[in-house]
Amino acid sequence: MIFDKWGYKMSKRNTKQKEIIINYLKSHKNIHLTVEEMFEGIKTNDESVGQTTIYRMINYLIKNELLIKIPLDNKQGYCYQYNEKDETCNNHYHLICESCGKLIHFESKEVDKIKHDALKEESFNINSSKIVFYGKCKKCG
Amino acid sequence: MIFDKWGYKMSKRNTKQKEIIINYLKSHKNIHLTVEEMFEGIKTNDESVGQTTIYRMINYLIKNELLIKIPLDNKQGYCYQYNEKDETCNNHYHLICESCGKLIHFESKEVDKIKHDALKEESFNINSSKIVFYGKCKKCG
DNA sequence: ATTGGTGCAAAGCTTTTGCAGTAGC
DNA sequence: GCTACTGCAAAAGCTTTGCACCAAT
Repeated sequence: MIFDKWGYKMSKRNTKQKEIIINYLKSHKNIHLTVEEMFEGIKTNDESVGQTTIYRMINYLIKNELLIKIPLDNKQGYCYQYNEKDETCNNHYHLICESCGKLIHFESKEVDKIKHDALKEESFNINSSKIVFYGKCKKCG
Repeated sequence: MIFDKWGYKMSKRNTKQKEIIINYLKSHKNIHLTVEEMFEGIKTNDESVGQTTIYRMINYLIKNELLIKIPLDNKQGYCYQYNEKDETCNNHYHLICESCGKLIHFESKEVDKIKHDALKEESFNINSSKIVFYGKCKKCG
């Protein structure tokens, strides 16, 4: 088995592009990212990485269980969530305003409790979550 | 609010095609189905339904929280899982096993607390929620 | 020097949309 | 009769692949 410098299997060479992508993801842990957001976020890092490479890295990281694919319900495509090993769950979720479309990221410890209950009552180990609340934001209230 | 004969909102007419699709799904509960499998399964029922209609029904059922979209990790596309609403859907969420696809319905008062926090901290009024946890069930551990 | 990795452009799939016809109410 | 629903074909959207070039070891 071959490991790269990040300790992930299946990669042989450590390239600039791979480093840029992993750095980007490391600074965007535990949040939902669309492929487009990755493109944009990485592009502004003044180094450019082709989208093919990003797609290839996504699949490589999914195989290595560092990236999780989450479906978007209202349209085709996915978002992805990066989390390093042993940081299996997060406490983050989304509030989406049905009027203006504003998306609010939100943290809560309640999610940890749900996670705990799931393990206790159903012996279920949660890796990732998709939690979206729809409603009205402050402004549109 | 308008309800169709299955009690789902947002549909006005009860067509033959819709009935065929829902009958098919009712006899394939809680398992993973690709769109292609649905096409094939429904086609062999000797009645034909266009793929556009199936796609439209899929999105309609997702909105009604009767169908859940699950990503395929090794290629693009999804599988879908049909499950009927339980009586109390306000504080309920889903656990989906990433290995075997088992879907577990779960109840929790924590969801109410999250709603309360969202209102308190962000002045956000939650109307509806979509909560799915992905992980490994007891058996697939 | 070898060959894995990259990036462009093209191909390949999957899903959505436009529109005319059909069928529920 | 009105208009929501259907289904074909076309369009759109997302992801993968072929291939020539580049760069890590």
